[in-house]
Amino acid sequence: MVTIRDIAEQAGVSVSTASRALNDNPRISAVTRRKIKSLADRLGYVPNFNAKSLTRGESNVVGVIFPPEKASEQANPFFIDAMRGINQVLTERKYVLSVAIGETTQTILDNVIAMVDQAKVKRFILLYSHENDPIANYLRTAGLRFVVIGEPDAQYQDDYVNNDNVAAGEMGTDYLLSQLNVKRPVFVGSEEDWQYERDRRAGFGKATTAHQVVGQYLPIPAVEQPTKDVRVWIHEHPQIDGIVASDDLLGLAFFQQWQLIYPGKKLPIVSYNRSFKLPLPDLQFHSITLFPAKLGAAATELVFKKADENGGRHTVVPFKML
Amino acid sequence: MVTIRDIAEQAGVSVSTASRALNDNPRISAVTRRKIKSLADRLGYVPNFNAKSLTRGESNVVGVIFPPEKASEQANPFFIDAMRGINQVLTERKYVLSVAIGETTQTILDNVIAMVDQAKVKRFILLYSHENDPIANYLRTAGLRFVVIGEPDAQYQDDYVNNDNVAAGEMGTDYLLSQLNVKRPVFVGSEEDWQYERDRRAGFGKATTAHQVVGQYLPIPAVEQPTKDVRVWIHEHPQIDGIVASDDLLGLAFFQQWQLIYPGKKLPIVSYNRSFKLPLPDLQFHSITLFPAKLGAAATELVFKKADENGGRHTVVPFKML
DNA sequence: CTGTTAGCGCATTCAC
DNA sequence: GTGAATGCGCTAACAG
Repeated sequence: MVTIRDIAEQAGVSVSTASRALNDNPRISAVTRRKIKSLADRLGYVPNFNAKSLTRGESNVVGVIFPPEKASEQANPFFIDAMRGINQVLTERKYVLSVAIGETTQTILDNVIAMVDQAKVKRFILLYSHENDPIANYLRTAGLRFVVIGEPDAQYQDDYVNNDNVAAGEMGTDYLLSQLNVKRPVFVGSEEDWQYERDRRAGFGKATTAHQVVGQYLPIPAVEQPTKDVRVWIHEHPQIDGIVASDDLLGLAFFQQWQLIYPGKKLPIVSYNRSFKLPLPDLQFHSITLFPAKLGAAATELVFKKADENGGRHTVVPFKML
Repeated sequence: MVTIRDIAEQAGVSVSTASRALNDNPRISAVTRRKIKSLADRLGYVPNFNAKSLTRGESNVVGVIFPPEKASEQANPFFIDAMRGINQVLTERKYVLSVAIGETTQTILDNVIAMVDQAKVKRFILLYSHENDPIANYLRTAGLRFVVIGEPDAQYQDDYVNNDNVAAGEMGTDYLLSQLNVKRPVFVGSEEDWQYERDRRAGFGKATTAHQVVGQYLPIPAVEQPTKDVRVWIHEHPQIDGIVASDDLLGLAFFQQWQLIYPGKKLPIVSYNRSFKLPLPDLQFHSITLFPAKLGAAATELVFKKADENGGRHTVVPFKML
């Protein structure tokens, strides 16, 4: 293994000079810097992260925090794609991605604390946000740098990245109304009514108003086992001729029920996927992708920016109809 | 921050004694060990991983390697659940989970090499296996400890964990035939024909033979856009009265097509999910879970066992019909 | 069973 | 602009 010492000797300079040169310290002349750097990669030098972290008191690691869950509730590749985007940026910066994941908030919190105390991790990306989340609270009070992906807790000024979900809702609905000639749309959401759903629904409202049509709203209780209520609702609303679903799975769940009641009837659907492929019936589905990988990449860029006095910095990632 | 030095001083012993006691070195008397340990956590001592890794030449990290993919092709929470299982074991052992993920094999390989060279990671879990995978090759030749989740490359003796897919295939099929009174089953697989699919299909074959019924086999090209072929096949096989699908998504894809051709007709389905929930129509779906979290946990246990001379050690994780 | 000593590889004071 | 010296926190010879 070639150390900084080796390259110092071969270059005929001291270790400290080598160190400075490799770290782009301005006190080193451009000439020697170049010389040392080229020598370094000629020798195949790679810095030892552990030594570096030990002296710097901070490791080359960004912690990625998953939401607490016993098992995956949804078939949701959002996180994987986000990790891909995150890691792409991290690799450029010679950083490594570590994850904190577990069944309960407490488990994850312990995990995060271990990263901070033992591994000296100072930067985190939160893949979710809950109101009054103990983990976010910990990060805040510990003065650690972190970025939220999604809608952040409104009572704090955390940095975050997300999509403009109002615009996405409006755009999808508009497509349905103006291109697919829908007159009686329904917005299908989950019963959780997450912030992003509310936003998309707000966009839905704007579009329906603009087109002067009446929009319905239906929250679906459990995706995997829609209740009778949904069927009753469908029976009572035979005039529905298009769906905007806050999520692909919800759209599919609704459509399954609809199909049973009105077999063969067409029903165009716009939904917001998190970029995955499902075996969807024919071409009735129109998905809007929110580019999870881009969200991840943007969050990572942001987490490397120094914390701002005011906080609450925000990157908006575009969406696109597929 | 309290260091090992602090606890050594307060305990009135040398630093090395403290270090040994904390690391359960047998050369330390039980008395002083206990004394030092209790003092340590009374003072809230946490070891500095970076210092530890620097001296040991190995870091407290297990690298988890994802398959190369541009974007998630499937709505597959398998990986997330596996990570949960992995991290649970890692946390107990005071280890941290780092991931290597990217679009191409080369990117990921670079990622892995960086982990090895810069961060001194020595243990890995491969979340997939391809024949002649450059990453597995690298790990092998570099003499690193790794465990494969799934069916390993047959030409090597790598350690691995997986399910008994033949038994799972047989059990699911048997359920269909004996409990649901199916007489003309079809096995639906992907066109890739992965090893785990072949195994489940072999189990399907065993069960159909045992029940003296004729089993069909249909590979489906692309889940998200089944071709005409599938419809033609369905038209030509009206007698089919039950499905075993190698995967939930495939089952759903087939069923969507079937439904269009024979609306209202019942068609019981047994499929192997990787434990996620989809909006499935009614109760016709019978899922067999393969416990991805258990696979992850078992792989992690195995990766901490010293490499065996012969290699090829193997943990079998049970499955269960939900 | 325990203490002394010497690094691990690197960054960073402080000198020059 | 560069070098010498010191130490980050911990483990591991080598002694006793």
